[in-house]
Amino acid sequence: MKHLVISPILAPVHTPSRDDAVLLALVDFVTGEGLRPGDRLPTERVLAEHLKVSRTTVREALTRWQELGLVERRQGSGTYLKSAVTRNMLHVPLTLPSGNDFNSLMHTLEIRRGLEAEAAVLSAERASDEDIAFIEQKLIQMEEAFHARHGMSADEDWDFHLAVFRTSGNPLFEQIIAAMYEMFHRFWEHPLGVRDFGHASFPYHRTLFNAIAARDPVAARAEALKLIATVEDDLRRGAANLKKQNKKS
Amino acid sequence: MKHLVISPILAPVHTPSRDDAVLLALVDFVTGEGLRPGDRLPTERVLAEHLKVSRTTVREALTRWQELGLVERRQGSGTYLKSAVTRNMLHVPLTLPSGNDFNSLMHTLEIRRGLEAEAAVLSAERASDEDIAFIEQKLIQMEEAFHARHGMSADEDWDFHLAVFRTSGNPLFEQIIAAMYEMFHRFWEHPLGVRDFGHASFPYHRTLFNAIAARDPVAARAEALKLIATVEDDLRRGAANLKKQNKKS
DNA sequence: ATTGGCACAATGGTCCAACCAATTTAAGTG
DNA sequence: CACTTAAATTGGTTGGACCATTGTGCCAAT
Repeated sequence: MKHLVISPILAPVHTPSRDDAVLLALVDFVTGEGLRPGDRLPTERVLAEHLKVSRTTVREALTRWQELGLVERRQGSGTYLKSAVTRNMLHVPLTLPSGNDFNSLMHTLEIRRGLEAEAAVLSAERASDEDIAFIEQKLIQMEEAFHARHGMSADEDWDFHLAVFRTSGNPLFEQIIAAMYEMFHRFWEHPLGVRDFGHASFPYHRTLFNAIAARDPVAARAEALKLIATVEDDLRRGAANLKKQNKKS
Repeated sequence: MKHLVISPILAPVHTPSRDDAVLLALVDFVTGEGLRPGDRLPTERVLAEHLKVSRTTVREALTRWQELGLVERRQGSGTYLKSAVTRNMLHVPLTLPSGNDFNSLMHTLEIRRGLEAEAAVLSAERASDEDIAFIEQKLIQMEEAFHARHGMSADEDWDFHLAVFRTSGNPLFEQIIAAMYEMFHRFWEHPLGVRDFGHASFPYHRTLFNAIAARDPVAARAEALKLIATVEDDLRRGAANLKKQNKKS
């Protein structure tokens, strides 16, 4: 018996698994209730009872949300919303190979080079006056921290870059570069033994800000590239030091 | 009563959960056994018995891997490896609000713009003769597919770009842009109703290849940007069409 | 009034045993 | 050999129980 030719319009039947149904109901609940990040969700037992599914199923669904970073579970306390959730939200997990060798660290910088430059361009094109004031505030905080401790402060430095990404109007920049940043600082606070890592990048933060404030995309791109270039130089210098030490021993 | 100022060195303690232990053991098993994507993992019951944990715990761990796209579960058949897994892997769930509208699609292209240009530069700087022959092979396959069906073929097009990323010497490009690509094509094959999407980008594939083959990073960057620009134009055209249709109805 | 200790309830984490549903495999049947 | 059918396999779900951690309120000591 031959199969009939079926119109290709017929797509695979959408068989929503039980977890998906739970998650969908939970989205509606969160939006309907107007829950915001930090708020507590109903307990697993309550959810299971109301949704007429077993607690195990609820747990599997929440485990998925946890893996996506949408929710955080604290034993003895409850389950808390970690990020805003709406129905039309696309989640794509990104898995990156990481390492602490010179090449892997340089790879993260190559990604940053492309993305930070692009983000600077977009920020210069789109930033509102309030956005620019916001970036300047972060810049000043970073500069104050720099003078106070005579060196780069990782937190304030990151806050400044974050401000630029946020004003680019594209949330993906922040998420991807945050991953690069984490890979870079995952193992060492002083990568490869360089103590004043990032020191040379300091002046370019202000020049980058000036370019963005002047709504000059070309200049913003150039300054962002200079900034990354100094970090790459630091990294190469650290690799050279490491090589020298190995030769001695 | 005022709180004392605590040294910022104090970080939350690391409490490894049971799932993590299972996942770690599973990583070692996969690498030790040399399993490759497509291979079948042991059944949940077997894993539970060997790891001395309950099947529930194994299931929670596998659910997490499934959410990350590392593994695929088929009821009645088994659990299959979907992607290579190693110990040093960083998982970043990317979240893009409102997946199908014009702005979200454009956001993925903004990321591609920065990264494809950078990858083209690196490829032009580093590609060996064999690499260039490999890219050319993919280019020819794409061109043949184009002429055969009088339009862009998504698979061959992607293979060509993939070849460029791989010869850039940085595996991060492939991973990140693949995520952008998936976000873009998740819902519709013909974004926003544009039927010959990507048609205009065709000639720039060869000009990009020529620049890389000539070891000209500057030209390679320029051609990559032109290529993305045509896709962005297609997208804008699609958005305009959509707007017109909405006005009519 | 503040602090510290304590018991108790609430909540997520784990376990077990059974059954359901889809798939695969093998036996049976013409 | 082709097809059907039954059984075994495997992931999906359920209910109930218990453990580990956290939050809360009470109470005594200071």
